Amino acid sequence: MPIQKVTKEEVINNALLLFKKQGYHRTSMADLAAACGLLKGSFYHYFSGKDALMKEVLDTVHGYFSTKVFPIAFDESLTPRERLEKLIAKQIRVVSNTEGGCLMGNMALETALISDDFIPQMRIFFEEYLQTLTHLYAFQHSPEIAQKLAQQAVVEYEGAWIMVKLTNDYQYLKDVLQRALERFDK
Amino acid sequence: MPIQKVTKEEVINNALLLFKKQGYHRTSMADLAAACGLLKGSFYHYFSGKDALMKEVLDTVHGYFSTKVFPIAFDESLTPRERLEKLIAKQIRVVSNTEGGCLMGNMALETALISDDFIPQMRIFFEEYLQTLTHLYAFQHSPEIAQKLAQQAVVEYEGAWIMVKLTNDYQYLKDVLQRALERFDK
DNA sequence: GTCTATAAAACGATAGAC
DNA sequence: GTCTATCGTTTTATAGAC
Repeated sequence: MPIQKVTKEEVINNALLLFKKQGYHRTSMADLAAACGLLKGSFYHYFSGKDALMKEVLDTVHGYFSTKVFPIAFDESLTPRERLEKLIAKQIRVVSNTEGGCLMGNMALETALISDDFIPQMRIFFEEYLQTLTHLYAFQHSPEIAQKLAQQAVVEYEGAWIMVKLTNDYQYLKDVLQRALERFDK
Repeated sequence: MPIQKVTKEEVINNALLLFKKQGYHRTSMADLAAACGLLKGSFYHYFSGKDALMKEVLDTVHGYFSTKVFPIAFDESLTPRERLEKLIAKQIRVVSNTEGGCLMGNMALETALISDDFIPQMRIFFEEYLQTLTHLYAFQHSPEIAQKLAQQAVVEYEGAWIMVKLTNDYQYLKDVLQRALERFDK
């Protein structure tokens, strides 16, 4: 076996960083390959194309949230309110850890109207996210109100990233967390 | 004297539609020219380049809001609450009138981290927007609370567009308007 | 020799600019 | 329309591990 410079997981991780920061259309295969120390042609040993790579990146993000973030909502060692705080705080921390904000939101805004390729994955992600928050808010509110509060939290979170990107002021995200908690207690 | 087929204003308007729907990097000069019925080359008679065109588009959007939307907040024939409702409703109606949502938000998310070219214009737009909403909320709240409520309204509005693009469900925007009004009365 | 990760080169298409 | 550069992609070649 020849020497492997990067694993597929590393490629996906590097691609995630670039796609988050630069967006999908602005990021070239050469950019992605260079971030991995490869030439762009070599990239096609791992992926059939740019769109297939993005789909694997989206799957990776989804998988992380499904295993590391959303389950917080069902951790019975915590109160529902503690779970809500831990869940949103963790999401903000994880997503803030690298540049570019929320890949799912970025991609939705960049591609939803010009390509169907990524819509199913993005829709499923946000559906699960909304269901998770609705489950928590339902401890203190009716199902209908809980759903609206979940939608409000997601909408605020995604919008806050736009303002953070523009102003470099992370206070927008801190306020989102605080308000999401205040609305839990009503 | 050659016949001028399209005015500069028409070019800017057509570019606005395309940029809103397809984004900046995905929209080519050929796309823009075709939408105006021009040859690519003719485009550089109007604009020195793609970035200069976008700057004029952003100026046009800013100009529209400065003259047609933001002044609603200072219309003394209406109550402050009526102004708030009219302002947000008008913005939603105007922006929803064509595909693609809010150009300022789209551009902030797409370009803020990879180019300084458009940041000043976008920052000024959102600053004026926040000041306008703060002015209205200040009728019923302290200046500090009013500012936070304004930020919340903007963040919700921009985030709602992400969900609308993804789900085609405009209810997200209607809820933004309703909540912005509820928070006025506290 | 066989397999495979990478390099290298080149494809057609399209980008922005003139 | 024409330019040059670069896009995403494909193909061929090389090099090292079995």
